[in-house]
Amino acid sequence: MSGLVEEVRADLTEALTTALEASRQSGAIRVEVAPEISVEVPREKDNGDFATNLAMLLAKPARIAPRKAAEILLQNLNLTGTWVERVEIAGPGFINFYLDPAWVIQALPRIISQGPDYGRVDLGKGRKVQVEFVSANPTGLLHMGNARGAALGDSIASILNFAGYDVSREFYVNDAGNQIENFGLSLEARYLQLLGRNVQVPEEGYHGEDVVETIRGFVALQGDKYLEADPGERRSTLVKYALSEKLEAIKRVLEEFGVTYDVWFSEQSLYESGAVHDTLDYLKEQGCIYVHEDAQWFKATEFGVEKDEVVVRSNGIPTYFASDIAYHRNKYQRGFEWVIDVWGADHHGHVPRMKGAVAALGYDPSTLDVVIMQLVRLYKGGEIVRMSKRAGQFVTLEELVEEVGRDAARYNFVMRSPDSHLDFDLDLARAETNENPVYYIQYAHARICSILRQNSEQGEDMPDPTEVNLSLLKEEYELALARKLADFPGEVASAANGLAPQRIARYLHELAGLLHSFYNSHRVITDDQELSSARLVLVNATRITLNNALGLLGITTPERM
RNA sequence: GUCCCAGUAGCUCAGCUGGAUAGAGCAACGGACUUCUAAUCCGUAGGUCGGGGGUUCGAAUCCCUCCUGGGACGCCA
Repeated sequence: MSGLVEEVRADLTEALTTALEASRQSGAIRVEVAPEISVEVPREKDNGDFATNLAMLLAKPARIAPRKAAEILLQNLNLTGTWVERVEIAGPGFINFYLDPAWVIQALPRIISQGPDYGRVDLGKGRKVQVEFVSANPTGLLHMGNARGAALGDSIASILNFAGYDVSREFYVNDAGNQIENFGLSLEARYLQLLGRNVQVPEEGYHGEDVVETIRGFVALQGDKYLEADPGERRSTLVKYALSEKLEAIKRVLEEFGVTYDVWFSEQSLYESGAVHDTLDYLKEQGCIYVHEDAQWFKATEFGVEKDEVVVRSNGIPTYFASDIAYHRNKYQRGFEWVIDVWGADHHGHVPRMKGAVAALGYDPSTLDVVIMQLVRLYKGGEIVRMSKRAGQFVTLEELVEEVGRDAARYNFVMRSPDSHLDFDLDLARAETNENPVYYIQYAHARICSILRQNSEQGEDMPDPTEVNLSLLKEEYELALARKLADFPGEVASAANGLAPQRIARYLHELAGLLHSFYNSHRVITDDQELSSARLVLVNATRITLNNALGLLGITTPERM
């Protein structure tokens, strides 16, 4: 499946290829190798609907002036059967193609017939991709950074799915290691406190109020049963209880945020299955591990990384890196051809060594993509809200959804490139005003629904696009809107290639803008039956496209506002 | 000190992997509701793309260098 724009591009590329071939045959253009032909959409409408820089690329190797090369190409260019009305040589040597304005109208019947599938492209060809995101410690609540990761990861996964990949969403549960030990000590302290003992939560422990809540729940169930128990057993019981409770809470909140996972993968299971051990053995066999000061080190420097990294501490306990290597090995063993991790900027130092480890395991490190998102700065009342996990003082994802709503929150996270340091203004996100772009987009959808409602209330059916005279759509706004609709499949492809959901957000904003402009200058339902039918097809195609694009970002499409 | 990210309109940011005259939104100013939703539209104004070099037909985009802000540099995760 591909879009109208891509088809025209392909037709023009083919015609240019033939023309270049003919020009070389006749000796008018002498080049060793034909340059790659690219047909672009010019930014300025005055420069045509499509354009190519081919003549400029030929100029140097063929030793002729670019405009001369363009002339020769044009003499050999056969454009019969295309929508091209005229061709011009412009500027330093661009060849500009001007199409019959009606060409974009062809997109409309396709959109209506493809419906929820409009915009799908087959970039992925069914290849298996895994997107791992959020993967927060299951020891607490989700915060703003996790929220950004959730919105980003989920949208990337949806976009890749729409682009023809077989996508799996995964949450890596860090239920092993140091922080779990630490968590156990904090839980134990709170447990004992609640039962009247005078103990302190460790300095480096978890001081959040949510931990106290968890223990209250535990005490309600188990009472003082573990007061005199063996501390080791007591902690492991508390940890087990708390982890499952926390994990359920995380699951629930993410679902409210519109995010569901295919797989919840336990770090602990990598230890239990022996995968960590096996992976370290494998790396030893490959000669990638050495011992230094009683610790085992991974030779990351052999893979172009600045320094080596400890995988097993001198006390014999593997590091997080060790289980992470085992985890990534497991991903590849499960048959994923492309592995995508969404991490916070505080983990970016981990990227090169993880790629090094993937290479050491015998996989191509370029099949691992790590999307690094910069941290979120939260504003409220014009001031920065300092978030401190230790003190248990931060805005949770749950509060965010409650306060600003899922749609506004998700849009705000996804409208910016992951690279940008995001300033999240709580008041702005919550504001139901024109300062908030989500509503601008949703409003476009609601407006169309209102028109369609009106139409059916008048007892009229939705016109069949194949029986409507779409050539009545001649107004500038009508054609601009249809042109934008035709762009959608290409936008999906770009967003997928660049792992860039912000492209979809931007596209939506532009599309909504064109709908609003059209709406304000033309009526859809008029006395002119034929024209009304054509415009109904246009707005219905817009509704479908808005719906599909918003779906990729996990944003709802209200029919009334 | 080393590495990563950012620096574009008053503010928040796009800029499709090198294209033609650098774009949106907000804020400012001036207009448009007896008509399918004014959460909207139309118009005006706003720029040495952080500075300086380089690469070429052509640079906001690629390279070098400097400046500013954020982050990472642990036998933490």
